[in-house]
Amino acid sequence: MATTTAAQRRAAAKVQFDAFLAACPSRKLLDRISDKWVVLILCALGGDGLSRPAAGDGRGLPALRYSQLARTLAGVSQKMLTQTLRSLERDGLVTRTVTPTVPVTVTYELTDLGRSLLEVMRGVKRWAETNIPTVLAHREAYDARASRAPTS
Amino acid sequence: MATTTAAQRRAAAKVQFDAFLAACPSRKLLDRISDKWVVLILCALGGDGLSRPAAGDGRGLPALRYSQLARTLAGVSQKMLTQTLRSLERDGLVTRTVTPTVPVTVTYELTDLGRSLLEVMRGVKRWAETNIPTVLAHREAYDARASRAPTS
DNA sequence: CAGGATCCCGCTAGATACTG
DNA sequence: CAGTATCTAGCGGGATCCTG
Repeated sequence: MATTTAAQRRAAAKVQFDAFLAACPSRKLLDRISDKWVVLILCALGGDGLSRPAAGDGRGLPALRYSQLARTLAGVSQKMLTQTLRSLERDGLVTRTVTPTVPVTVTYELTDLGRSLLEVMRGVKRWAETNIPTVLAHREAYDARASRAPTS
Repeated sequence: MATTTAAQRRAAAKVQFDAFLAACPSRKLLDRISDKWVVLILCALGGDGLSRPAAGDGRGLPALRYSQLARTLAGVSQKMLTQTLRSLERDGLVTRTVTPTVPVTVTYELTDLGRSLLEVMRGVKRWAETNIPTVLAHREAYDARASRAPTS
């Protein structure tokens, strides 16, 4: 079942959204997804933070529990984790599944849409991880230049 | 001359940086580049916002002036534009060139490092622009479900 | 033209405490 | 376990004024 209307599909096909425009909805969406926690949650649900290589076949990505996510994203507060997960769920990027066990079990999983964004976000995370040394070197050079500023 | 130390190159080669760790420098870098304005500035310097197709050959990307960037990124404040550009310059992603004309001319250009990030960021921007209709539809559905919440 | 410097508001991240 | 609720400090970010 398609969850998009005809009008929406037409719009998408015509690429009529432009994030350069302040009023365009895509600008807001860009702002939402341009977030540290979004990147990390998506990557975690993509299986990037798992030590066990199980289910690493693209299909059937891991359904992670809240606590697993909290452990993977070191230093995240419950508030930010919950808040970001809700936002992702609302936007249709992840699904939230509640299993009424004795202590309730909640798992999160990427949707198809979420998986499409994951591809991009993985690139962002990897870029940061591979280029941080270069960036650090540039900063040192920049700051060194700034420190010997002409007093005259 | 190489601007990276031997230790840094070793580290990069071993992929020992992990943004999942709170203390890892790459986490901070991820936070920096996960920014609306960073994405838009990079895309603008990548030539995405230009009407004239000139210099769209990958090589020789446009050197945009401050005012051109301000016009392209509709709604950006001078503060955020200047601040983000400084940050990008410090990180070695863009170069800032001052030409001492009558009214001074300042142009910004992507470095090789900046161009490598551009590839990723273009994906982020395009994802937002192409998937905003779907996301909007999901939100509507989500909010509709939330509005008929059980009062009992 | 391309910013630098300030003021200041708003919101948001984080810490803490409580709960089904 | 997986949240919700509340409070607050901090700063992100816009508006405004000024300058080489």
